[in-house]
Parts: sequence; C-alpha cells; structure tokens
Amino acid sequence: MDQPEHLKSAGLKSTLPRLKVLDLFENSEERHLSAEDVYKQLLNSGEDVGLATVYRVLTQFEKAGLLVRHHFEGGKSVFELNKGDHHDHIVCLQCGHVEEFYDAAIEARQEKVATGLGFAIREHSLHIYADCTRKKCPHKR
Amino acid sequence: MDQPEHLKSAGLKSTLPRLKVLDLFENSEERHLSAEDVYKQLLNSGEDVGLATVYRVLTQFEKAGLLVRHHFEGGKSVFELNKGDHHDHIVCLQCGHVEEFYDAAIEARQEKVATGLGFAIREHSLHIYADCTRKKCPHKR
DNA sequence: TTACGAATGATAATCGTTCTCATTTGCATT
DNA sequence: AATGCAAATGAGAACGATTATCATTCGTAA
Repeated sequence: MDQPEHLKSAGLKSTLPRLKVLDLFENSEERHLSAEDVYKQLLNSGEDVGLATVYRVLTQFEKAGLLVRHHFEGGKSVFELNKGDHHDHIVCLQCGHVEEFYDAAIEARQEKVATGLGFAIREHSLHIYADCTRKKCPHKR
Repeated sequence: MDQPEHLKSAGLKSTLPRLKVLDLFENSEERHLSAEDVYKQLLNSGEDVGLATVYRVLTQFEKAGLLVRHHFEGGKSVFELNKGDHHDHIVCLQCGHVEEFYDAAIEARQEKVATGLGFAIREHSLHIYADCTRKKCPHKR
C-alpha cells in the first residue's frame, strides 16, 4: 500500500499524514479532491491530521509532481493524481463529477493561435461546464 | 458618456457609483479589471465609492449581462465589458496582460467531445498562460 | 416635495488558504 | 536500543478576497 519511494525521491520524509493523503488519492472513488475533501475523509477514517498539514502536503505533492492542481469555478483548488498525461476537464454543474478528455486537434489549434499572437504557451486549462448523464446526477432531464 | 438605458433595462437605478464603474470599463485601457482595480482607479480619480459597493455593482452588472466574469489563476475575479461575443483568453504570466481570441475549430471540437461523452455544454473557459512579447512586458527574452 | 424603497458605505463576518511557533516525529548515527 | 537534530506536525492566528449587516443617504415616481 505504501510508496515511500515516491516521497523519498521528492526529498520528503515518509510520514503518517503524507502516506494517508497519498493512499486516499490512490483509493478514492473520485479522482478530484479539494483540501477540505481530503481533510474530511481522513477525519471520517479516524485519522487525526490537521487541516494545515493537509494544505501543506497537497502543495508539496504538487511541487513534487505527484499531484496536479486545478482551479475550477467555485474558488477552491482541486487536486488529482498525476498520471503523467495532460488532459482537460468537463465538470458537471449539477453533481460536480469531473470527466477527463484529451483532444489532439484542440491542443494543436491552441499552439497555432498562441504563436500567431506572439505568445509562448507555458500552460493552459480548458474547463467545460455541462450537465452529465450519470445515474447519480441530480440533474432532471 | 452616460448610458442609463443599460441600467434601467436591467432594473437598476442609475446611481453615481454605477455610472462611474460603467464609465471606467468603457474608457479604461485594460479591458479586464478586478474589483480591486476598479476600486483603486475610482479612488485615484477622486471618486468616493466603497469597496463593498464596487463588489455589489460588479455582481449586478454581471447578472444584468453588462459584464462578464472570468476566473483566471491567482484567485481574484476579473471582469470585462460584455461585447456579446464569446472568446477565450491568453494571459501573460509576466505582466498580466490579457489577449482575447476565438477559434471556430476549437469550439467545434469541444462540442464534439462533450456530446461524445454524454454532456450538454453550458459554458466553458479556455485559458492559456504564456509569455507575451509586448514592449511593456517585464519578461526578459 | 414628499415618501418610500433601493442603494450606499463602514464595518463585521465568512471562506479558503497560509503563516507562526511550540511540540512531536522520522531517521541517521552512536 | 538510545540519542540528537532537522524536518514535520497541529492548533490557532493571520491573511486576502469576497459577502453580509445595518444604519444612513439617494433616486425617482407620485
């Protein structure tokens, strides 16, 4: 269950809080979790971690490349395990479910547009807000 | 200079603060302004508006369709005059300058991807973060 | 001009997040 | 196994952006 290697190679001690957070992301149903999500789930599991630690660990993991941070509407940051691939997101406005996708044509057009305007892309985010069709989704249709 | 019609049709009284804010967006060099930007510029112009009023007015204008709100990285909301068209944004990471663009191919692909995944798009945001080539930009290259 | 509801401004409150600092922990070394 | 020390933690204060509260002021229709 534990991957202290990931942490070691990032120069981070393998502490209880860090292992718990990592475990949560690897075994949680929803890939995308906010700091509060993580904090509450750990509390529910009987773990005793401080909110400040959760924030610190998430930021460290992001810096170490273990997690990726996203800024969806609603203000709070959301994190997901870094699978090494780039992808964009569709967020359901009703249930908050996040779906990932990658479209080579969109990526290519972005490069073309940016260079055409005299910009060198560092990063980008494409967020589509929509209504999903999952059974769980409260959106009535 | 004044357009009380816009306000009236939105059910808003044409008050000094509202006219000032509207005027600022119509005559400011940068199209994209945060609440703090608006507040400070009004103070610099000798206008005496409260910060709370600025926030209220911006939100009301957004609801009325006069302004559009964007959530760029950095936390704070940014507003621009609603020209009625949709466009995406490139934000310079060095100087904060925002450039707008529209690419029909990207829009079309988004629709295709979303419907393919069983989503009905409500809105979307595409933000490219990059280095620009403006003379003013502090980015050394 | 009056009157009444809408709008304002000062301030407190809220929310997400970061900082501070005293205490605890991981872990390399005896 | 015991020690030492830097790194990590947790509780709570502090912070920045935004919203809520509430007494006062303003816009406008009668």
